[in-house]
Amino acid sequence: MKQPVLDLDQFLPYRLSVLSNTISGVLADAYSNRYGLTMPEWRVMAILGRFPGSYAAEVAERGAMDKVAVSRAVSRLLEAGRIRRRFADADRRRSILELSDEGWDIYRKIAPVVLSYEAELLAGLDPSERRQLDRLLRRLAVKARESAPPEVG
Amino acid sequence: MKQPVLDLDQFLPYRLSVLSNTISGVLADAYSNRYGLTMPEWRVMAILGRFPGSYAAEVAERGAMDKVAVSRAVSRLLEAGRIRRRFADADRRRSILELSDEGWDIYRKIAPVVLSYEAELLAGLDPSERRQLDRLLRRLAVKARESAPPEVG
DNA sequence: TTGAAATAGTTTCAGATGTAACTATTATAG
DNA sequence: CTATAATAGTTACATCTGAAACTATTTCAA
Repeated sequence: MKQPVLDLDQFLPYRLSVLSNTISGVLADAYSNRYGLTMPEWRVMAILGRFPGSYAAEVAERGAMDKVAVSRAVSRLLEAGRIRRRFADADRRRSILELSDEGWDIYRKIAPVVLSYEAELLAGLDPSERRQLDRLLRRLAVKARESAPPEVG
Repeated sequence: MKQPVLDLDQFLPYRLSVLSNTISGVLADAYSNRYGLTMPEWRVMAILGRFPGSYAAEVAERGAMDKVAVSRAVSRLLEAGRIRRRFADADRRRSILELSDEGWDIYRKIAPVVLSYEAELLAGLDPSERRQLDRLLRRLAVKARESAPPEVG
């Protein structure tokens, strides 16, 4: 049995990991330096900017975060006065979340910056390449979700 | 000034992050359940499997890891007897690293598994799509590296 | 030479993170 | 009804991680 070669530079999971870390690091600088936001905190804000009034479990779902991360991010955002919380009348366990005025100010500052960084990343790609990228990432995401964890002998 | 819409589901950095985390999670199961390896440890092993005799700084460079992560991974791998270390004659600060026999055994078990998982991810793509994916990721990686951190007002 | 600067790697400390246990509230089976 | 299970969110604990300080060694400039 010939051993197949594992070359990290060519290995898709590694390449995606490095690429994603690079991009996330650049973005994290943008919101952490200026506002002291962690990535989960900014992610919660981004979701509430798009879907105001979500409750915590929805935020977790939409942001692919686990509920503990959401809970911690929410605590800090509340302390900092960047979001507001009220409890649902119908179910007092659920907390309905929304950006405060100050939260909206920050959101409106950061959102265009991260979008323009994304635009810069995509600047070299023409429309058909962008569609192709979108399609490929979508297909990989489906595969990744449905693939069973490999078994090691 | 109309606010552009930030929709996480469509936002490239977010999509890459979720995809990469999903894939890394699946792979981490493979080597952590069976061998108690963390991702940095496995990454060090993967690099030493490909480039035996690398020293720590080279491992960090090739694996896009920082030197602290490499140092810690190396300590644990040494304790577990999975790698060997000797110090370079020419420069006694440098540690030359290589897999031990036991390390090689583990490497030869895990490498085919992660490669077959990668193959599964790519299974739906024909050769031209794979080339396109490769090309797009490469271009994004270049852009990501050279893009200055965005400034937030 | 020899002292300052650079380099390789380690340690420390403080903050981040995931898992599991926990509290409070609501839904449901009998 | 009421006891049990399920659900929303929080807390505790142990581990992980990154930045900065530190040690040891080597390089370089005077």
